[in-house]
Amino acid sequence: MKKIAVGLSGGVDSAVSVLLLQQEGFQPVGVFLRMHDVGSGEEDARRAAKELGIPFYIKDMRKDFEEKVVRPFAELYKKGTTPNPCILCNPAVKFRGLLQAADALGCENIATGHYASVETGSGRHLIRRIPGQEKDQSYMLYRLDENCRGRLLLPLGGMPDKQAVRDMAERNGLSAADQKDSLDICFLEPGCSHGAFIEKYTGSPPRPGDILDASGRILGRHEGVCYYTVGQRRGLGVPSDGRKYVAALDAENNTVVLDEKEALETATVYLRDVVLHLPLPDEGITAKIRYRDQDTPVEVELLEGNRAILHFEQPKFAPAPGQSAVFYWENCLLGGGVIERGGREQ
RNA sequence: UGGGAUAUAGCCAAGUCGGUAAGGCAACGGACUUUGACUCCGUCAUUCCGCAGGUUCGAGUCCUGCUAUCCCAA
Repeated sequence: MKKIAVGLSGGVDSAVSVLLLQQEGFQPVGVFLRMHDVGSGEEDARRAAKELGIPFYIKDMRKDFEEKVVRPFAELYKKGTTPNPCILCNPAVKFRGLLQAADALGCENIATGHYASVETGSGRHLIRRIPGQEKDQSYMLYRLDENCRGRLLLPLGGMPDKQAVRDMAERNGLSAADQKDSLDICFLEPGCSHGAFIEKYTGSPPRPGDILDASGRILGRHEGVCYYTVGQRRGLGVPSDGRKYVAALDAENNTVVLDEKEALETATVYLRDVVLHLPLPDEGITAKIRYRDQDTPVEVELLEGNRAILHFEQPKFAPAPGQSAVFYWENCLLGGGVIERGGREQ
């Protein structure tokens, strides 16, 4: 039987992934990656491994996680951008750790409980999203390199939906069956806002400043740029005749700029740190600019230095610097990049 | 201190011939969500409509006085 290292988080998804692999004839080995000390799910993972009857290992990734995820997360936020910690974490910590564990345990392959699938065969290994699957998580995986994708199996790719996963856990007597989905940033204490965390973590005092409108008029005060994100509406405390959204975060001048919804729509998005899993086809590309976004037709203009400009057919609302845009062709993930800014044609 | 106007929830604001307080924003709560957002749903003036009286079966809505603010004249 083929040994495979499976990342066990303590939740249903990874536990059911083990079940599916067992059915496929694999011999899964559970690996819990210890990222931080906040309600980490370690005991749940241990229990799941026991229920599944598989070996269980813990790999301490706290130092890496701190350096590659938490610190950059805080620093990027202070610059007025909106980083995505999961995307920082996956290639640099989670999957890297899992691969290391696999090597140490003599496993050729690794697996996680992400909702997506990996296409093999065509020489390259491509992440695919599951047609009709609402809970598509391919977005979070776009920064995994070819080597990692080549060793990766995503057993949940065959599941129709989350309910089917829960049902399967239920039928197999897994206590993770009715566990709540994880939400929020994993290393934040419940109830702790990312802004408060960043101030505490970096030891910098709160830096309130002005909230302005597009013409520079002062509308109110903000708590500190790191509490806000482009596209945000709630929590601004600014009364007006209609809804106002954060249009820009200016860390240098310590201001938050508000505007109408329409003013935040743009068909052009500038990217940096672009990665591609495949040469881009001439047409038929779609892209999304945030995790839960409908991908829409786009033209990708690749530039020097891993940069690119996205030209969407229809405007997108509030591309947030720091978030990622990813490209698809049909259901195949082609790659993606980090949003530098949205903007009008220039 | 002559004339005019306005005073309704945190902000803006509707309230017709007097009949028992629209709406928007904000706020709060929830749903959704393996990031941050967006979105959606719910709540939000019953010692009350600047204050004090009066008329009336009944007044935010009419009358009187007071106070405050704004505008125009000085």
